Amino acid sequence: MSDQFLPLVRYIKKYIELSDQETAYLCSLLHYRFIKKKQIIVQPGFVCKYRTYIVKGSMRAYLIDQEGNDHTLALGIEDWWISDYYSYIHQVPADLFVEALEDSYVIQMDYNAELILMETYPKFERFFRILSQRALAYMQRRILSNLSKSAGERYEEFSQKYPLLIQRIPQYAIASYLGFSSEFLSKIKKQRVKKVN
Amino acid sequence: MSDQFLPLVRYIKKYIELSDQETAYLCSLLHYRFIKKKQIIVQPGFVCKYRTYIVKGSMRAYLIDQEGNDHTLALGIEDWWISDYYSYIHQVPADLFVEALEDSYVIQMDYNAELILMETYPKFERFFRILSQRALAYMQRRILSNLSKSAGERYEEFSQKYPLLIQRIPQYAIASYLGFSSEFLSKIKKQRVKKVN
DNA sequence: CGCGACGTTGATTTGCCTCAACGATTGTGG
DNA sequence: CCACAATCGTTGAGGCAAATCAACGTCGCG
Repeated sequence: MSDQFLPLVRYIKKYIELSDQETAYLCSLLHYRFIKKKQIIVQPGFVCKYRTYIVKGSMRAYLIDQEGNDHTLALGIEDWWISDYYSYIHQVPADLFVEALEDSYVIQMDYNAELILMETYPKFERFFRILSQRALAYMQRRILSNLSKSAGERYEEFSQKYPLLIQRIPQYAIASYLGFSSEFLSKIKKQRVKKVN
Repeated sequence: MSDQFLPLVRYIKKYIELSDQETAYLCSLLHYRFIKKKQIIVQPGFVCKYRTYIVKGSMRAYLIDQEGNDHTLALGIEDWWISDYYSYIHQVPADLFVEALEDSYVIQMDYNAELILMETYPKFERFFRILSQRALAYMQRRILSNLSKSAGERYEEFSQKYPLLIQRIPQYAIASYLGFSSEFLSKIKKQRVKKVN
Protein backbone atom coordinates (compact mmCIF):
# COMPACT_ATOMS: atom_id res chain seq x y z
CA MET A 1 0.00 0.00 0.00
CA SER A 2 1.18 3.46 -0.84
CA ASP A 3 1.85 5.86 1.99
CA GLN A 4 0.09 8.83 0.46
CA PHE A 5 -2.10 8.86 3.55
CA LEU A 6 0.82 9.09 5.94
CA PRO A 7 0.44 12.80 6.78
CA LEU A 8 -3.15 12.31 7.88
CA VAL A 9 -2.34 9.12 9.79
CA ARG A 10 0.39 10.98 11.64
CA TYR A 11 -2.07 13.78 12.34
CA ILE A 12 -4.62 11.41 13.81
CA LYS A 13 -1.98 9.64 15.88
CA LYS A 14 -1.37 12.90 17.71
CA TYR A 15 -4.81 12.41 19.27
CA ILE A 16 -5.46 8.66 19.44
CA GLU A 17 -3.38 5.51 19.07
CA LEU A 18 -3.86 3.39 15.98
CA SER A 19 -2.97 -0.25 15.39
CA ASP A 20 -1.80 -1.32 11.94
CA GLN A 21 -5.16 -2.90 11.34
CA GLU A 22 -7.06 0.22 12.30
CA THR A 23 -4.74 2.31 10.16
CA ALA A 24 -5.26 0.04 7.18
CA TYR A 25 -9.01 0.17 7.57
CA LEU A 26 -8.97 3.92 7.91
CA CYS A 27 -6.90 4.28 4.75
CA SER A 28 -9.26 2.02 2.82
CA LEU A 29 -11.95 4.67 3.36
CA LEU A 30 -9.90 7.67 2.25
CA HIS A 31 -9.47 9.35 -1.10
CA TYR A 32 -6.31 11.06 -2.20
CA ARG A 33 -6.85 13.84 -4.75
CA PHE A 34 -5.07 16.52 -6.68
CA ILE A 35 -6.90 19.86 -6.86
CA LYS A 36 -5.75 22.36 -9.43
CA LYS A 37 -5.46 26.02 -8.48
CA LYS A 38 -8.88 27.76 -8.74
CA GLN A 39 -10.66 24.44 -8.87
CA ILE A 40 -13.83 24.40 -6.79
CA ILE A 41 -14.56 21.34 -4.66
CA VAL A 42 -17.70 22.55 -2.85
CA GLN A 43 -20.36 24.86 -4.16
CA PRO A 44 -23.72 26.24 -3.04
CA GLY A 45 -26.68 24.02 -3.70
CA PHE A 46 -24.71 20.78 -3.51
CA VAL A 47 -24.18 18.77 -0.36
CA CYS A 48 -20.62 18.91 0.89
CA LYS A 49 -19.73 15.24 0.60
CA TYR A 50 -16.26 15.34 2.07
CA ARG A 51 -14.21 16.45 4.98
CA THR A 52 -10.99 17.64 3.34
CA TYR A 53 -7.52 17.42 4.88
CA ILE A 54 -4.86 19.45 3.06
CA VAL A 55 -1.63 17.56 2.44
CA LYS A 56 -0.02 20.26 0.32
CA GLY A 57 -1.29 23.57 -0.98
CA SER A 58 -3.88 26.05 0.27
CA MET A 59 -7.62 26.50 0.10
CA ARG A 60 -10.36 28.94 0.92
CA ALA A 61 -14.02 28.55 1.99
CA TYR A 62 -16.21 31.53 1.23
CA LEU A 63 -19.75 32.81 0.88
CA ILE A 64 -21.01 35.04 -1.90
CA ASP A 65 -23.89 37.20 -0.69
CA GLN A 66 -26.80 38.73 -2.62
CA GLU A 67 -24.77 41.81 -3.51
CA GLY A 68 -21.99 39.64 -4.90
CA ASN A 69 -19.50 40.35 -2.14
CA ASP A 70 -17.47 37.43 -0.90
CA HIS A 71 -16.81 36.62 2.73
CA THR A 72 -14.18 34.12 3.78
CA LEU A 73 -15.15 31.66 6.47
CA ALA A 74 -11.92 29.68 6.48
CA LEU A 75 -8.42 29.51 5.06
CA GLY A 76 -6.31 26.39 5.09
CA ILE A 77 -2.82 25.19 4.30
CA GLU A 78 -0.90 21.96 4.98
CA ASP A 79 -2.19 19.95 7.91
CA TRP A 80 -5.49 21.85 8.17
CA TRP A 81 -9.01 20.74 7.45
CA ILE A 82 -11.50 22.62 5.31
CA SER A 83 -15.13 22.20 4.22
CA ASP A 84 -18.58 23.69 4.52
CA TYR A 85 -18.90 22.11 7.90
CA TYR A 86 -22.58 22.90 8.35
CA SER A 87 -23.40 21.26 5.07
CA TYR A 88 -21.17 18.27 5.81
CA ILE A 89 -22.49 17.57 9.31
CA HIS A 90 -26.13 17.95 8.44
CA GLN A 91 -25.80 16.66 4.88
CA VAL A 92 -27.76 19.57 3.49
CA PRO A 93 -26.91 21.77 0.49
CA ALA A 94 -23.91 24.02 1.01
CA ASP A 95 -23.92 27.83 1.12
CA LEU A 96 -20.20 28.07 0.55
CA PHE A 97 -17.62 27.67 -2.14
CA VAL A 98 -14.42 25.83 -1.29
CA GLU A 99 -11.67 26.58 -3.77
CA ALA A 100 -7.96 25.83 -4.15
CA LEU A 101 -5.73 28.90 -3.94
CA GLU A 102 -2.72 26.89 -5.12
CA ASP A 103 -2.29 23.51 -6.77
CA SER A 104 -3.08 21.23 -3.86
CA TYR A 105 -3.08 17.63 -2.72
CA VAL A 106 -5.79 16.64 -0.31
CA ILE A 107 -7.15 13.61 1.51
CA GLN A 108 -10.91 13.32 1.68
CA MET A 109 -13.27 11.30 3.84
CA ASP A 110 -16.95 11.12 3.04
CA TYR A 111 -19.75 11.29 5.54
CA ASN A 112 -20.83 7.66 5.31
CA ALA A 113 -17.27 6.43 5.55
CA GLU A 114 -16.88 8.51 8.68
CA LEU A 115 -19.98 6.95 10.25
CA ILE A 116 -18.86 3.45 9.34
CA LEU A 117 -15.40 4.14 10.67
CA MET A 118 -16.78 5.24 14.01
CA GLU A 119 -19.05 2.22 14.23
CA THR A 120 -16.27 -0.18 13.37
CA TYR A 121 -13.70 1.40 15.66
CA PRO A 122 -15.37 3.57 18.29
CA LYS A 123 -12.07 5.19 19.18
CA PHE A 124 -12.59 7.40 16.14
CA GLU A 125 -15.51 8.96 17.99
CA ARG A 126 -12.86 10.23 20.30
CA PHE A 127 -10.76 11.62 17.49
CA PHE A 128 -13.62 13.51 15.91
CA ARG A 129 -14.76 14.71 19.30
CA ILE A 130 -11.36 16.22 20.04
CA LEU A 131 -11.14 17.67 16.56
CA SER A 132 -14.46 19.45 16.75
CA GLN A 133 -13.96 20.59 20.33
CA ARG A 134 -10.72 22.26 19.39
CA ALA A 135 -12.24 23.82 16.31
CA LEU A 136 -15.14 25.07 18.39
CA ALA A 137 -12.91 26.66 21.01
CA TYR A 138 -10.99 28.31 18.19
CA MET A 139 -14.17 29.61 16.55
CA GLN A 140 -15.31 31.20 19.79
CA ARG A 141 -12.04 33.06 19.99
CA ARG A 142 -12.45 34.25 16.46
CA ILE A 143 -15.92 35.58 17.17
CA LEU A 144 -14.62 37.43 20.21
CA SER A 145 -11.79 38.88 18.21
CA ASN A 146 -14.20 40.07 15.53
CA LEU A 147 -16.52 41.58 18.12
CA SER A 148 -13.91 43.34 20.19
CA LYS A 149 -11.05 44.40 17.92
CA SER A 150 -10.55 46.95 15.17
CA ALA A 151 -9.51 45.97 11.66
CA GLY A 152 -5.90 46.95 12.35
CA GLU A 153 -5.74 44.96 15.56
CA ARG A 154 -7.20 41.89 13.90
CA TYR A 155 -4.63 42.08 11.13
CA GLU A 156 -1.84 42.48 13.66
CA GLU A 157 -3.06 39.46 15.61
CA PHE A 158 -3.40 37.42 12.44
CA SER A 159 0.15 38.25 11.31
CA GLN A 160 1.55 37.18 14.66
CA LYS A 161 -0.43 33.97 14.69
CA TYR A 162 -0.10 32.92 11.07
CA PRO A 163 3.04 34.42 9.51
CA LEU A 164 3.03 31.62 6.95
CA LEU A 165 -0.44 32.53 5.73
CA ILE A 166 0.53 36.16 5.33
CA GLN A 167 3.18 35.05 2.87
CA ARG A 168 1.16 32.57 0.88
CA ILE A 169 -2.45 33.68 0.92
CA PRO A 170 -3.57 36.53 -1.37
CA GLN A 171 -4.38 39.76 0.45
CA TYR A 172 -7.96 39.87 -0.71
CA ALA A 173 -8.56 36.50 0.93
CA ILE A 174 -6.99 37.60 4.20
CA ALA A 175 -8.94 40.86 4.24
CA SER A 176 -12.15 38.99 3.55
CA TYR A 177 -11.35 36.46 6.31
CA LEU A 178 -10.76 39.26 8.78
CA GLY A 179 -13.93 41.02 7.73
CA PHE A 180 -12.87 44.13 5.83
CA SER A 181 -12.15 45.18 2.25
CA SER A 182 -8.87 44.49 0.54
CA GLU A 183 -8.44 48.20 -0.18
CA PHE A 184 -8.62 48.84 3.51
CA LEU A 185 -5.98 46.20 4.17
CA SER A 186 -3.68 48.09 1.84
CA LYS A 187 -4.16 51.18 3.97
CA ILE A 188 -3.58 49.26 7.19
CA LYS A 189 -0.30 47.91 5.86
CA LYS A 190 0.80 51.39 4.84
CA GLN A 191 0.11 52.74 8.32
CA ARG A 192 1.99 49.81 9.78
CA VAL A 193 5.13 50.48 7.78
CA LYS A 194 5.10 54.07 9.04
CA LYS A 195 4.86 52.86 12.63
CA VAL A 196 7.84 50.50 12.30
CA ASN A 197 10.09 53.40 11.24
CA MET B 1 -32.45 9.57 44.01
CA SER B 2 -34.04 12.87 43.13
CA ASP B 3 -34.86 13.59 39.52
CA GLN B 4 -33.41 17.06 39.45
CA PHE B 5 -31.14 15.83 36.65
CA LEU B 6 -34.02 14.65 34.50
CA PRO B 7 -33.96 17.56 32.00
CA LEU B 8 -30.31 16.90 31.19
CA VAL B 9 -30.81 13.15 31.02
CA ARG B 10 -33.64 13.69 28.58
CA TYR B 11 -31.43 16.02 26.59
CA ILE B 12 -28.65 13.45 26.35
CA LYS B 13 -31.08 10.69 25.40
CA LYS B 14 -31.94 12.65 22.28
CA TYR B 15 -28.44 11.79 21.05
CA ILE B 16 -27.47 8.47 22.65
CA GLU B 17 -29.28 5.69 24.49
CA LEU B 18 -28.67 5.33 28.21
CA SER B 19 -29.26 2.34 30.47
CA ASP B 20 -30.39 2.92 34.04
CA GLN B 21 -26.92 2.09 35.22
CA GLU B 22 -25.29 4.56 32.87
CA THR B 23 -27.81 7.21 33.83
CA ALA B 24 -27.17 6.66 37.51
CA TYR B 25 -23.43 6.89 37.02
CA LEU B 26 -23.78 10.04 34.96
CA CYS B 27 -25.94 11.67 37.64
CA SER B 28 -23.42 10.79 40.33
CA LEU B 29 -20.98 13.08 38.55
CA LEU B 30 -23.29 16.05 38.15
CA HIS B 31 -23.94 19.08 40.34
CA TYR B 32 -27.26 20.83 40.59
CA ARG B 33 -26.98 24.50 41.52
CA PHE B 34 -29.03 27.62 41.99
CA ILE B 35 -27.52 30.80 40.56
CA LYS B 36 -28.92 34.10 41.68
CA LYS B 37 -29.54 36.86 39.13
CA LYS B 38 -26.28 38.80 38.45
CA GLN B 39 -24.21 36.08 40.09
CA ILE B 40 -21.01 35.35 38.18
CA ILE B 41 -19.98 31.73 37.72
CA VAL B 42 -16.93 32.19 35.48
CA GLN B 43 -14.50 35.08 35.51
CA PRO B 44 -11.24 36.05 33.77
CA GLY B 45 -8.10 34.68 35.34
CA PHE B 46 -9.78 31.57 36.74
CA VAL B 47 -10.06 28.27 34.92
CA CYS B 48 -13.61 27.50 33.82
CA LYS B 49 -14.19 24.32 35.82
CA TYR B 50 -17.64 23.43 34.56
CA ARG B 51 -19.72 22.86 31.51
CA THR B 52 -23.06 24.40 32.49
CA TYR B 53 -26.46 23.20 31.33
CA ILE B 54 -29.32 25.59 32.04
CA VAL B 55 -32.39 23.95 33.56
CA LYS B 56 -34.25 27.19 34.21
CA GLY B 57 -33.31 30.82 33.76
CA SER B 58 -30.92 32.64 31.44
CA MET B 59 -27.23 33.42 31.29
CA ARG B 60 -24.71 35.41 29.32
CA ALA B 61 -21.02 34.86 28.49
CA TYR B 62 -19.11 38.05 27.70
CA LEU B 63 -15.70 39.63 27.34
CA ILE B 64 -14.71 43.01 28.70
CA ASP B 65 -12.02 44.58 26.53
CA GLN B 66 -9.30 47.09 27.44
CA GLU B 67 -11.61 50.04 26.82
CA GLY B 68 -14.19 48.55 29.15
CA ASN B 69 -16.69 47.65 26.44
CA ASP B 70 -18.41 44.34 26.77
CA HIS B 71 -18.94 41.85 23.97
CA THR B 72 -21.32 38.93 24.29
CA LEU B 73 -20.08 35.57 23.04
CA ALA B 74 -23.12 33.58 24.05
CA LEU B 75 -26.62 33.80 25.47
CA GLY B 76 -28.45 30.87 26.96
CA ILE B 77 -31.84 29.87 28.31
CA GLU B 78 -33.46 26.56 29.25
CA ASP B 79 -31.93 23.53 27.58
CA TRP B 80 -28.80 25.34 26.39
CA TRP B 81 -25.20 25.02 27.46
CA ILE B 82 -22.95 27.89 28.41
CA SER B 83 -19.31 28.34 29.48
CA ASP B 84 -16.00 29.81 28.43
CA TYR B 85 -15.46 26.85 26.18
CA TYR B 86 -11.86 27.64 25.32
CA SER B 87 -10.98 27.84 28.98
CA TYR B 88 -12.90 24.67 29.77
CA ILE B 89 -11.48 22.51 27.01
CA HIS B 90 -7.88 23.57 27.49
CA GLN B 91 -8.19 24.10 31.23
CA VAL B 92 -6.50 27.47 31.05
CA PRO B 93 -7.61 30.74 32.69
CA ALA B 94 -10.78 32.22 31.23
CA ASP B 95 -11.11 35.50 29.35
CA LEU B 96 -14.84 35.67 29.84
CA PHE B 97 -17.43 36.35 32.46
CA VAL B 98 -20.44 34.08 32.66
CA GLU B 99 -23.30 35.65 34.55
CA ALA B 100 -26.92 34.86 35.33
CA LEU B 101 -29.42 37.27 33.75
CA GLU B 102 -32.26 35.81 35.83
CA ASP B 103 -32.41 33.58 38.88
CA SER B 104 -31.37 30.27 37.37
CA TYR B 105 -31.05 26.57 38.04
CA VAL B 106 -28.21 24.78 36.31
CA ILE B 107 -26.56 21.38 36.09
CA GLN B 108 -22.78 21.38 35.98
CA MET B 109 -20.23 18.79 34.98
CA ASP B 110 -16.57 19.33 35.68
CA TYR B 111 -13.73 18.54 33.32
CA ASN B 112 -12.35 15.55 35.20
CA ALA B 113 -15.79 14.05 35.66
CA GLU B 114 -16.28 14.38 31.91
CA LEU B 115 -13.04 12.53 31.20
CA ILE B 116 -13.87 9.78 33.69
CA LEU B 117 -17.35 9.47 32.28
CA MET B 118 -16.01 8.98 28.76
CA GLU B 119 -13.48 6.41 29.94
CA THR B 120 -16.07 4.47 31.90
CA TYR B 121 -18.73 4.58 29.20
CA PRO B 122 -17.18 5.38 25.82
CA LYS B 123 -20.58 6.12 24.34
CA PHE B 124 -20.32 9.52 25.97
CA GLU B 125 -17.51 10.26 23.53
CA ARG B 126 -20.22 10.08 20.95
CA PHE B 127 -22.49 12.43 22.84
CA PHE B 128 -19.82 15.08 23.26
CA ARG B 129 -18.74 14.64 19.68
CA ILE B 130 -22.22 15.32 18.41
CA LEU B 131 -22.65 18.21 20.80
CA SER B 132 -19.48 19.97 19.73
CA GLN B 133 -20.00 19.24 16.04
CA ARG B 134 -23.39 20.86 16.16
CA ALA B 135 -22.10 23.82 18.10
CA LEU B 136 -19.27 24.18 15.62
CA ALA B 137 -21.55 24.17 12.62
CA TYR B 138 -23.69 26.76 14.35
CA MET B 139 -20.68 28.97 15.13
CA GLN B 140 -19.61 28.93 11.51
CA ARG B 141 -23.02 30.18 10.51
CA ARG B 142 -22.80 32.92 13.06
CA ILE B 143 -19.45 34.07 11.73
CA LEU B 144 -20.83 34.15 8.21
CA SER B 145 -23.84 36.11 9.37
CA ASN B 146 -21.59 38.63 11.12
CA LEU B 147 -19.37 38.95 8.06
CA SER B 148 -22.08 39.28 5.47
CA LYS B 149 -25.05 41.03 7.04
CA SER B 150 -25.85 44.52 8.28
CA ALA B 151 -26.88 45.23 11.86
CA GLY B 152 -30.53 45.45 10.90
CA GLU B 153 -30.45 42.18 8.99
CA ARG B 154 -28.77 40.39 11.86
CA TYR B 155 -31.37 41.63 14.29
CA GLU B 156 -34.15 40.56 11.96
CA GLU B 157 -32.63 37.09 11.63
CA PHE B 158 -32.16 36.83 15.37
CA SER B 159 -35.78 37.79 16.07
CA GLN B 160 -37.03 35.14 13.65
CA LYS B 161 -34.79 32.48 15.09
CA TYR B 162 -35.10 33.23 18.80
CA PRO B 163 -38.37 35.02 19.52
CA LEU B 164 -38.16 33.77 23.11
CA LEU B 165 -34.82 35.43 23.65
CA ILE B 166 -36.10 38.73 22.32
CA GLN B 167 -38.70 38.70 25.08
CA ARG B 168 -36.51 37.63 27.96
CA ILE B 169 -33.00 38.90 27.32
CA PRO B 170 -32.18 42.59 27.99
CA GLN B 171 -31.63 44.62 24.84
CA TYR B 172 -28.10 45.58 25.70
CA ALA B 173 -27.16 41.90 25.82
CA ILE B 174 -28.75 41.18 22.47
CA ALA B 175 -27.10 44.19 20.84
CA SER B 176 -23.76 43.14 22.23
CA TYR B 177 -24.29 39.57 21.02
CA LEU B 178 -25.08 40.80 17.54
CA GLY B 179 -22.08 43.11 17.52
CA PHE B 180 -23.43 46.62 17.79
CA SER B 181 -24.31 49.18 20.44
CA SER B 182 -27.52 49.13 22.39
CA GLU B 183 -28.30 52.69 21.27
CA PHE B 184 -28.15 51.51 17.71
CA LEU B 185 -30.52 48.67 18.47
CA SER B 186 -33.02 51.24 19.71
CA LYS B 187 -32.78 52.98 16.37
CA ILE B 188 -33.16 49.74 14.44
CA LYS B 189 -36.32 48.90 16.34
CA LYS B 190 -37.72 52.34 15.65
CA GLN B 191 -37.13 51.94 11.92
CA ARG B 192 -38.72 48.52 12.08
CA VAL B 193 -41.94 49.78 13.62
CA LYS B 194 -42.21 52.33 10.84
CA LYS B 195 -41.83 49.61 8.23
CA VAL B 196 -44.55 47.44 9.71
CA ASN B 197 -47.06 50.28 9.39
C1' DC C 1 -39.86 57.23 47.96
C1' DG C 2 -35.48 57.42 45.72
C1' DC C 3 -32.02 55.17 43.37
C1' DG C 4 -30.03 52.33 39.89
C1' DA C 5 -30.67 49.70 35.75
C1' DC C 6 -32.46 49.88 31.27
C1' DG C 7 -33.99 51.93 27.13
C1' DT C 8 -34.59 56.08 23.92
C1' DT C 9 -33.38 60.02 21.22
C1' DG C 10 -30.61 63.46 18.84
C1' DA C 11 -26.08 65.58 17.50
C1' DT C 12 -21.71 64.64 16.11
C1' DT C 13 -17.86 61.78 14.81
C1' DT C 14 -15.34 57.98 12.77
C1' DG C 15 -13.86 53.55 10.94
C1' DC C 16 -14.39 51.40 7.11
C1' DC C 17 -16.65 50.97 2.44
C1' DT C 18 -17.26 52.12 -2.40
C1' DC C 19 -15.79 53.54 -6.61
C1' DA C 20 -12.49 54.62 -9.89
C1' DA C 21 -8.02 54.90 -11.72
C1' DC C 22 -3.59 53.17 -11.95
C1' DG C 23 0.95 50.05 -11.39
C1' DA C 24 2.94 45.58 -11.09
C1' DT C 25 3.04 40.90 -11.78
C1' DT C 26 1.53 36.61 -13.70
C1' DG C 27 -0.29 33.76 -17.06
C1' DT C 28 -1.46 32.53 -21.75
C1' DG C 29 -2.37 32.04 -26.60
C1' DG C 30 -0.64 33.24 -31.09
C1' DC D 1 9.00 34.34 -26.88
C1' DC D 2 6.47 38.20 -27.06
C1' DA D 3 1.96 40.75 -26.54
C1' DC D 4 -1.93 41.23 -24.27
C1' DA D 5 -5.19 40.12 -20.81
C1' DA D 6 -6.27 38.97 -16.35
C1' DT D 7 -5.26 39.13 -11.60
C1' DC D 8 -3.66 41.42 -7.66
C1' DG D 9 -2.43 45.22 -4.89
C1' DT D 10 -2.27 50.47 -4.12
C1' DT D 11 -3.96 55.10 -3.71
C1' DG D 12 -7.23 58.89 -3.22
C1' DA D 13 -11.91 61.08 -2.95
C1' DG D 14 -16.18 60.85 -1.15
C1' DG D 15 -19.94 58.52 1.41
C1' DC D 16 -22.38 55.79 4.80
C1' DA D 17 -23.30 52.62 8.68
C1' DA D 18 -22.65 52.46 13.13
C1' DA D 19 -20.12 54.40 17.30
C1' DT D 20 -19.85 57.80 20.77
C1' DC D 21 -21.52 61.12 23.89
C1' DA D 22 -24.90 63.29 26.52
C1' DA D 23 -29.40 64.07 28.13
C1' DC D 24 -33.61 62.32 29.39
C1' DG D 25 -37.72 59.02 30.38
C1' DT D 26 -39.27 54.92 32.73
C1' DC D 27 -39.60 51.16 35.34
C1' DG D 28 -38.69 47.93 39.13
C1' DC D 29 -36.70 47.22 43.45
C1' DG D 30 -34.61 47.94 48.09
